[in-house]
Amino acid sequence: MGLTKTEEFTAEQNAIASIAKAIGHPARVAILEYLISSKTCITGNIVDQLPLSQSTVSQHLKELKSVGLIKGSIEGTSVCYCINEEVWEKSSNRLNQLFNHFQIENNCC
Amino acid sequence: MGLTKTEEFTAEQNAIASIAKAIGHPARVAILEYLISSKTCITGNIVDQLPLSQSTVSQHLKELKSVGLIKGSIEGTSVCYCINEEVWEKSSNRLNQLFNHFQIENNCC
DNA sequence: TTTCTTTATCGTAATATTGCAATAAATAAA
DNA sequence: TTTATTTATTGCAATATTACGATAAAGAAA
Repeated sequence: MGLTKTEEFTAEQNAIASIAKAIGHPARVAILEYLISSKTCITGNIVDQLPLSQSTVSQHLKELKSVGLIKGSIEGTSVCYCINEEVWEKSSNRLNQLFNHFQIENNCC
Repeated sequence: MGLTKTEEFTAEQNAIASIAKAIGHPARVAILEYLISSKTCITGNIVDQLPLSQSTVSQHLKELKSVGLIKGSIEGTSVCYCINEEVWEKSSNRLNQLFNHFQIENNCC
């Protein structure tokens, strides 16, 4: 075991979960906040900002990229990562839909 | 290792991450959706809705409860779980703050 | 070419998560 | 009291995640 039963849930449920999971680590939250607030996006700068080793940061970047929240473009020897606008907005909408669906009047207890 | 360096990040970053982490599993998304849409909230009904064993569902409920997204009240032999309004709204705001902070104009690439 | 800089990947270790069956605990019903 | 019913907990196995050092890969600079 230790294996999520993905097939048993809807595509939408899995999509929401995978976005949330990607955001579910403080280092990745910090990376996203950094990319949002800074004009530059060179990996080296991100590594300098975080209390983690270069290889660990690279791994976190890979995870954020794999769910599409960020995208990277090669610039010479370095790589520039930034927010992937389309996925960012879609993710925001998906989470909002979950959160906004709740109505206090309908809460059962 | 395998241990997140929590102390190295801000309280806000950790808070956002732990909420997201709790939502980061399709079964927990399904539980939340069920609690939002249904008028009843008895654990047994939740178990019936999910393709997982009773003990596994109980564990997922525990996780959602531990971050405060849901709360449970005992009703005889059964337990009634529902959305915790205050935490729900605060969590929504926290995630919105992250998502809304991004401005396309400022994206670096 | 050689060396430096930058990022990705590999290997490894430790911890966490997912899932289930079995069982405990606690109230309700017979 | 005895038996159901309902949920939580324990114990276990399998997989995933986190983190780091070492190293590879690839372009830039000397």
